[in-house]
Amino acid sequence: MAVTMRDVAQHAGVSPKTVSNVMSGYPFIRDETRQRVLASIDALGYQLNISARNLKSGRTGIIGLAVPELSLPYFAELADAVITAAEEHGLTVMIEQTGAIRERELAALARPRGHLVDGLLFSPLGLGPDDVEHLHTSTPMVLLGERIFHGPVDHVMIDNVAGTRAATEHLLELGRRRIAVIGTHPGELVGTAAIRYDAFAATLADAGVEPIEQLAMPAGPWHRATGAEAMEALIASEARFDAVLALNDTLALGALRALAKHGVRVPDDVAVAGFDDIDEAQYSTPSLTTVDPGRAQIAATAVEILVGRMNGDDTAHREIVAQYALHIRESTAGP
Amino acid sequence: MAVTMRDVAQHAGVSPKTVSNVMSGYPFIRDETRQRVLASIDALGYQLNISARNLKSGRTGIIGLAVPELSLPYFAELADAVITAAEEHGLTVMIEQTGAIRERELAALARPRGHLVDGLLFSPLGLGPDDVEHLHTSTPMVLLGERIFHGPVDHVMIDNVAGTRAATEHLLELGRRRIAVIGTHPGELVGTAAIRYDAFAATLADAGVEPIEQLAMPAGPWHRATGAEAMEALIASEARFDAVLALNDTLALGALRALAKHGVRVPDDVAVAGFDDIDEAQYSTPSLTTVDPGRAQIAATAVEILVGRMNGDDTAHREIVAQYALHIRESTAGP
DNA sequence: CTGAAAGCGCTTACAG
DNA sequence: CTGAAAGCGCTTACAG
Repeated sequence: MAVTMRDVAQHAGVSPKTVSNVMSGYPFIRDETRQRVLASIDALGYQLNISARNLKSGRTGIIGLAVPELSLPYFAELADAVITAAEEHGLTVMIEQTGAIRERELAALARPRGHLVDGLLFSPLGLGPDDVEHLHTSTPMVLLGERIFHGPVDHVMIDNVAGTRAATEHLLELGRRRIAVIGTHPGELVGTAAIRYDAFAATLADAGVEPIEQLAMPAGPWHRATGAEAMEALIASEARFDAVLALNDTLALGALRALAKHGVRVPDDVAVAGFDDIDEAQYSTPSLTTVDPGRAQIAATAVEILVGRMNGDDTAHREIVAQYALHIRESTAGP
Repeated sequence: MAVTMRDVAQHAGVSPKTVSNVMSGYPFIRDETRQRVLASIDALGYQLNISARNLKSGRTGIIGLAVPELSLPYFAELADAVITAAEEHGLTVMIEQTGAIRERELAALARPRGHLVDGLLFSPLGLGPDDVEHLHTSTPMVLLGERIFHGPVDHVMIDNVAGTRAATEHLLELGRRRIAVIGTHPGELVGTAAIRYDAFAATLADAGVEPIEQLAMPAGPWHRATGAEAMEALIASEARFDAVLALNDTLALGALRALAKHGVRVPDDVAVAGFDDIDEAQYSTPSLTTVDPGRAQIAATAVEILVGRMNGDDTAHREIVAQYALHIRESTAGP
């Protein structure tokens, strides 16, 4: 069997408790004792058994991250940022893919990995406001990014409204008035799609511009493929448009592809803007104007709040909005 | 405290052992008993404690996946595939980012997550052949993708040689003779960069074409940014070239960007091919000719072999090469 | 600063 | 098909 604390204790000539103290960084140990224990740990190749610690202490040092899918660059980059932020707190991350499916999201909430995670970062896409009751989890949880419940939970949010507004105003300033939107979810009242579309419409209204209904193109999952399909449909409809606001970058990149295929010049004929600022947006041709939602800040803040909750912080629930930034690139401004 | 097996047993009027039998799917239980237990589990909201099970049984149902970084689309898409494949075996995946740094890769091997993972899928980039000794891990392990040790381990490999050869032959068939390569790692003798470059050079040699030394462009990490920089350097060198083989897709996409910036026409002036077939390759402008390494097959096969090892399979170590496919797109063939 | 005892919630033999 | 006992490897009070 594996080396246990007992073995280390024997080897070092101390009690198991002392080894435990060394492992957990308990400060009041004579330095000589600590050195002796560390030497024994090294000599025997001892490795703490997390399950045993967890069973007794109720802690694993693991946090869960539930996202729709890692194939979506936004979530892959978010996961990277979360893992990095968690590491700084000595925490490991366990990722769960929900596919943005309501049942799977509920499952992620209901069974926190067999008591295996100390806390959960949760990026819900499939849940609706009626699911608020399910948010009363036993494990601490922080909601990420998008959909807003006004429930008893901490949120670290993208500034969807201001970010979308900035992108829309940018298109208006270029003189564009017939702006298509790609990625709407008709019928959905909450959720990113609705929030961003409403912010878009409100910005237009403020500028005295009428939104054009035929230019709102639905797209279920926000992939490149669906973005391309939506743009194909828009082009086929023969509706006139001089700009596109894609509700995220992958949609925008799919749309750019379809526009290029049909020989539509970007930004001369049609200006295109996205949302997310994934790495890819800097390298597409043309490069993509987009809203940086502050991914690194979101990850770091969320982990920090979660760690606080795990340590018993029971102050009022917080709603933090990350700082966005509009990056203007060739798809609206030209080379 | 949380509900335990004992509580469920009491509620159902059976012994804890019977509850345990139900939880683990032990078949010889009277159906009526099972129903009663399941009802109690439901009524009490019981949730098995994985740590306790692990402590006794030595199993967690978790496998580790060590990759360089999730921000690289290839690894994000691989992780997605691995998570999906693991799910089919009832396994959860814990991802570790190594940053392709040797020390971190060694750490991932040395401490298998505090006895928390039953097996490890490992995609090494930083290790060299001298590190073979470190592969003797106590937990079962399968190596993914790239660098080949002839050590005592299972491998599921990309067909780097045949894939690169196919891409190179395609460029030669187009009549290109001055083929640049982006992403070399000079001095490295093993590893993906070396394998792919050597396959490229061998293919040229077979065709009686001399490789041109000045056209081999180094790039450390295979990001879009480094691909763009390498291409900028190549253009600045004023060397003549009529094709580019990028050693992966992100490099190719960065290179495409730099070519577009300088007004070089692809594929008319320069044909470009990559490797990996990430989703993005279908949607870039121009779309990217690339080698599909068989990601889904790699993930499924690796998980399958790992599960076998976890179940005590101790037959000879296997080296499996996934089926590649060359996808010809606009970056070499035009619209 | 360090030790001896108890117990976290399961599963593994062993009976029956 | 089901039960009673032991123990996995830690940490948590409690002493000293």
